[in-house]
Amino acid sequence: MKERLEGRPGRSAPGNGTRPTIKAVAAAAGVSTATVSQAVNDTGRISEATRRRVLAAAAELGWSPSAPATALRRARTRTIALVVRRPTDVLGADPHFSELITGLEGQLAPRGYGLLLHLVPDMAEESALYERLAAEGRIDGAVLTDARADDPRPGLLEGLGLPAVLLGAPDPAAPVPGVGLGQQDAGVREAVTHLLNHGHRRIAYVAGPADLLHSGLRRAAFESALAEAGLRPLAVRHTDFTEEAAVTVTTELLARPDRPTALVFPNDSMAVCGMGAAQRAGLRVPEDVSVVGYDNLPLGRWLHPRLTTVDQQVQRVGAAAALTLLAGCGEEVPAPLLDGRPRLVVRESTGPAPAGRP
Amino acid sequence: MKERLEGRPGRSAPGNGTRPTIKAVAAAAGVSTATVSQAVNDTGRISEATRRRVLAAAAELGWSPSAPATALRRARTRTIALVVRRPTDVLGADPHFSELITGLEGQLAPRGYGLLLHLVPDMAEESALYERLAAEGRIDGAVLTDARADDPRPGLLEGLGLPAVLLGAPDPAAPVPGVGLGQQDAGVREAVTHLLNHGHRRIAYVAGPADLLHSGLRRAAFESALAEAGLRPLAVRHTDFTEEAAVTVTTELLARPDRPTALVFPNDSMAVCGMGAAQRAGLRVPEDVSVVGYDNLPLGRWLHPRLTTVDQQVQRVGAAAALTLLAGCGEEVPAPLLDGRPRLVVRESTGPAPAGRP
DNA sequence: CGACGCTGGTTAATCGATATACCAGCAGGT
DNA sequence: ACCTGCTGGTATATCGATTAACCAGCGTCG
Repeated sequence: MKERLEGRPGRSAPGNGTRPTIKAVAAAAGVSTATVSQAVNDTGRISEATRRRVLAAAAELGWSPSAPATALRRARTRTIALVVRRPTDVLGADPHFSELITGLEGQLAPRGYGLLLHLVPDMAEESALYERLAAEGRIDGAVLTDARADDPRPGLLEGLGLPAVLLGAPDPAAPVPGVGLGQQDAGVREAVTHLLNHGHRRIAYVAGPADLLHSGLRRAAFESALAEAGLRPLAVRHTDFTEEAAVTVTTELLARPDRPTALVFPNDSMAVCGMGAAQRAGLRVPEDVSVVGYDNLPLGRWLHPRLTTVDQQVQRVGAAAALTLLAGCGEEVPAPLLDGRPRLVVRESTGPAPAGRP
Repeated sequence: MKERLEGRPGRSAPGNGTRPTIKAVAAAAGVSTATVSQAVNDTGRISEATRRRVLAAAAELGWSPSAPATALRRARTRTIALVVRRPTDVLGADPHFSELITGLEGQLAPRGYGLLLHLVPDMAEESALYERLAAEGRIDGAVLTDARADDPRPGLLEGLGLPAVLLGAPDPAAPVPGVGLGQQDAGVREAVTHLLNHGHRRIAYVAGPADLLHSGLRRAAFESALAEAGLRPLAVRHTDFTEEAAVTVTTELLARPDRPTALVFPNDSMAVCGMGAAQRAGLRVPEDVSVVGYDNLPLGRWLHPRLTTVDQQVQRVGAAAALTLLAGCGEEVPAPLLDGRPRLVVRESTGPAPAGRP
């Protein structure tokens, strides 16, 4: 391939493969490397004129400080880990995480932080991964998702000296701060109230895995909301979050003699599949059975019938988590204000309870 | 908080905040740091006994080579970028990516590579991001998704000296290798054949954004498959991939006097919403109109009716992309064998064309 | 017996940026 | 004239690992 002259000779020299270093910038600006460093970091004592000259030279050469070199010297990588734990690799499609990542990125990217993503099959692997990432000095902190009842990660991360946030932790105190709950139950309570107001009395709850903290919290909220009305759940079924489980459980519940008039699901995918199972069993939604989801997927707005669901604003939770974590990394950030609590979005999949045995 | 003794004194010293370095390992094993390096990298000349002694010492101290230091010295970060381009931040829930990431991770993680994830609003930002990541030496390569008709990224990445793979590129040649297509049209062709065999003659195609390469490819496949049967599409509508657009377009198409008997969508979310729109218009699926999706989301299996869709095996594409990229980074990897082409999964949302005007 | 070559290491330079300690001017005070 | 203090920089050690160059010891062969 023939060598071709570049239009702008000095500028970022595309294609030569050799990136400029701080030395090149120092030479171009006629100063020492120390001065360049001070100019870009806005530290030390240096005249405004020199600073501008250095920055101009850096821009001209298309130079940015080498992340590995900076990380080595500063012991800071500007990288945050997000580890997603999924039991099987067949199940890879949780829209929840896309939203979370969006929220995280919105805060991380403008501050020069990157998000290192990993998938692991189970908690043991996840713990091992944090140990490795910490030992290799690859990350400055971690976002912990899917808080478990007795979660080993906060202790582990603290031991490793890494800041972390635990999503869905009820306790904003030690060892690592939590984000996003405390009011987590608000959405479920609202859903129950909504159903009660529509005359539902036989309400069943399809829950997530029992060892997930938010499963327990939401279940408790569900039961206590019912209890306040002097009722008890018709049934509570823990599942593994798969669509298949949703169908199995729904089919079973709807076949009972004391068939529930309303079903509450732990996410929208399962709710949609639950609706499918109900229709397949010859029941109409919401005339024969009401269905409530959780997550507020875009899809739910357009189904037939449109899905009533709880919008838990994962994106905001992600943003708050990022800010908390950045603060833990020593960054100057505004306090993570988590205003919106989960709230019910009423659409068409819920309606008056069918007339029948009281 | 009271200091508590750790059970195993030497092991990985949790909580002291200071990670061991290669020096500590060298001292513990009674050798020089050079020897430690050679032991863990399996390079240089060193006796088997010493190697084992060093590895034992490393394990004892819980030491792994510092990633930043290694990256600085080797000019290799063992990090791959995956940049997701989404027009708005409201839209963050594409299950497609979860699958892709699963496929990538399956190959990257075992080789010590990490996946650096970023979200950007548009192509300009995406390009700028690659330039920054390259300038900072943060990544070894990149996975380029959503290939566009005239895609600036392959040229850019080549200019930056970074290996890359372009997903959904028809041309496995320069400047960067592509993965996952060439047979991309197979799924759509199969879908069309399936519909033709069921007597459908008025088939409409809902496509993705026109500037996305795979939109064009699939559209071409759709049209050519019809042409081979002496037919022309009833309509082709490009959309922005949102659920809302699916509903709008579907509603419009079904209101036509020459109403289509079958609709083909570019992903499952849109297909599901399309079904919703059809039902809302008083039509039955598949009796009045057949619907075909694309992606094979788990959800589609359990809907009512179950969704006929194209399984494009994103996960395998991801694995192949990872292998291609790793090879470009100089890793020893098996050749990326991409056996499975997209294939149609026939379920309940498609059926015989309704009797009517021929 | 001495040069040779092999084995199994070690020494020291290096990657790119940062931070501490230091220094050259120069103005001002006495 | 001389010391002081300040401004605006520079020289250099350092972060932790890799690697080229080098070397000690030892068996071997001419």
